[in-house]
Amino acid sequence: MADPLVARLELFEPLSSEDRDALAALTERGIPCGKRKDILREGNPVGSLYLMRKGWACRYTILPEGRRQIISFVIPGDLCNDHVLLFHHMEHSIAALTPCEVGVVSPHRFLEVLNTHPRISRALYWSNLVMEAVLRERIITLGRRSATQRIAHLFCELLLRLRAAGLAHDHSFDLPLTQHDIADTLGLNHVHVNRVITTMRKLGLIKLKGHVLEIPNWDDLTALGEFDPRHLNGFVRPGDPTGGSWERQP
Amino acid sequence: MADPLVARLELFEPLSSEDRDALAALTERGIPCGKRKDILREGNPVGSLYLMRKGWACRYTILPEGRRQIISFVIPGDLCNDHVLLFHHMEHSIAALTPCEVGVVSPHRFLEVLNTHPRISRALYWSNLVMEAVLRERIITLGRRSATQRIAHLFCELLLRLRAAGLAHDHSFDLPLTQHDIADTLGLNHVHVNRVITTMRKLGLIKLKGHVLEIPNWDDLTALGEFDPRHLNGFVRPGDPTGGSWERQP
DNA sequence: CGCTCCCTTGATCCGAGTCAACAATCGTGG
DNA sequence: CCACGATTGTTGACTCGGATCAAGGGAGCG
Repeated sequence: MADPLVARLELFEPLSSEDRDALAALTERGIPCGKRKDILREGNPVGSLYLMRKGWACRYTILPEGRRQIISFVIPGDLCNDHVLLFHHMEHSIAALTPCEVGVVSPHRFLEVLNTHPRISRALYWSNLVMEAVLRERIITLGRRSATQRIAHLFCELLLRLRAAGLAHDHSFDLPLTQHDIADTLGLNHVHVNRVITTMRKLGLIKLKGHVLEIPNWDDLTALGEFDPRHLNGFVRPGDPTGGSWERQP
Repeated sequence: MADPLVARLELFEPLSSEDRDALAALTERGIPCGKRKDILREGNPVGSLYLMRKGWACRYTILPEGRRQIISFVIPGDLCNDHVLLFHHMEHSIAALTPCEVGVVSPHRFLEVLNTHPRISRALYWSNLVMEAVLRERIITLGRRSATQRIAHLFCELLLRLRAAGLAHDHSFDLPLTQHDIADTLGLNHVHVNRVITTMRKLGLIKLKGHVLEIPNWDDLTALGEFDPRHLNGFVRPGDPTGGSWERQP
C-alpha cells in the first residue's frame, strides 16, 4: 500500500517519483498508539510533525464540567499538527479512535522539502484548503441543521473522505465511532443520537451493524443532510457519481 | 494609516521595508462596496484575490427555507478568498456589513511575492493558522456552549481581533452587527439573542448602545464565555492583560 | 465469569424557537 | 426639516426539539 500522505497529495496534484521519494524519506519512525489513547495533549509542547499513517483519531477539547467537543477527525494522510512549523504547543488534544500508526517528521526537514518541491507544497496547500472547508461546513451543520440532518451530513462527509483515502468500498465503510462520539461531534446528546439513528435505520436511510456503516441510498441521504460534495473540492474525482467540483461548473 | 495587511502580518513577523513595499505594490485598485451588499457570491467564478482594507464583512451561506449561517467575519487585514490561488469558485458568499473598501490583487503576482519574500509567506501562514483556530473555536461554541456563553465568547473574540487591527480602544469597539446577524452567527434565533443581551446588560456584563459595545468587566465576560485568548496566539501581544500565548507557557 | 462499555428505551424537563404585536430608530425623499 | 416606510429592537405567550435522568440489555474483554 502506498504512503497515505503521497496518496492524499496525489488527489490534488500529480507528483514525480522524486517527489514521492522525498516524502517517503521524511518519516523518521512510525510510532503506534493504542485505541482511545491521546496522541497529543492540549497545552503540551510538541517538537515534531505527526502524520497519520494508519487508523482514525479525533481532535477534541474538554470543557468545564466534562463536556467534550470533537472538532474534527484525523484519518490516514492527514497531518496532526502542521502548526508545529510555527508554534510548539497544542491548542487541543488528539486521541486515537482505533489503534493508530503515526509517522514522526522533523519540522525542519519538512519545511526543506516544501521549499524544494513546489508540487508537494501546492498539493498540501490545496489539501489544507479542503480541510478548512470541512471545518466551515461543520459550523453550518452545528449552527443551522437539525439532529437528523447533522448525522446524515456527517455520514456523507465521512464516506467521501474515506473513499478518497481508499478506506471505503462502494457505499460502506468502517465507522469506529460510538454514538457518544457522534454526539460530541455534532453538539448532541448520545441518547438523542441513538433515537435518530434508530429512526434512520427503520427508514432504510442507513445500515449500521457493528461498526460498519452502509449508505444504501446516497441521493436520499445527501438530500436529507443538505450535503453538497463540492466543498470537498478535489477529494472527489471528476466523474465520481457521488460528487462534483466547482471547477466543472459553467 | 498603515496598510491593514502589513499591520496584520507584522503582528506575527517583523517585515523589512522592502517587504512592506512589495505588499503595497500588490494592490491594483481599491473598490468600494456598499453596506449589506455582496462582495463575492457563492458559486460565482473569481479571478482576483480580494483583501479587506476597510470595513467589516461576513462569510455566509443561505440554506434551504432561507436559513442563514454566518461562518466568520472578515475585518481589515483579512484575505477574502485566498483559495483563489487554486480554485476559481466561491464556496460561500461574502457580504459587506459596513461600507467596505476591498483591494484587488492578481493571484499570480501575489504568489510571486510569497515565493520571493519568506517573511511575508511565514507571517501569512501564521495568520492563516490563527484564522483556522478561530473556526475551531466557533465549532466548540456551537457544539457545546449555551446561548449566553456563545454571545459572551463572540464579544471577547471580536474585541481582541479588532484591537489587534487597531479598531478597538480599551474595552470597547464599534459593532456593526444586528441582533439578527449575531443570531445567524451563533446558531440562535434573534428573539432569544435579544433576551440574552438584555439580561447581560442588566447584569452589567456588557454595555451596548447604538452600535458601540463596551465590555466593562473583561474577567467576568471571559469567565462566563469560557473564552481562552490563547487560541488567538499571535493576535494578542505578550504583556497584554487581556490575553496570553502558548509560547509563554512553561 | 464478571466488569465495563455501549446501545436502547421510557418519562420528564427545559432552553431556545416560533408566532405575534408593537416600539424605537434609521434612512430617504419630498 | 419633517414625514413616512423599512429595518431593528423589545416583549409576551406558547411550542417543541433535544437534554436529562433512569434503568435494563447485550457484547466485548481481562
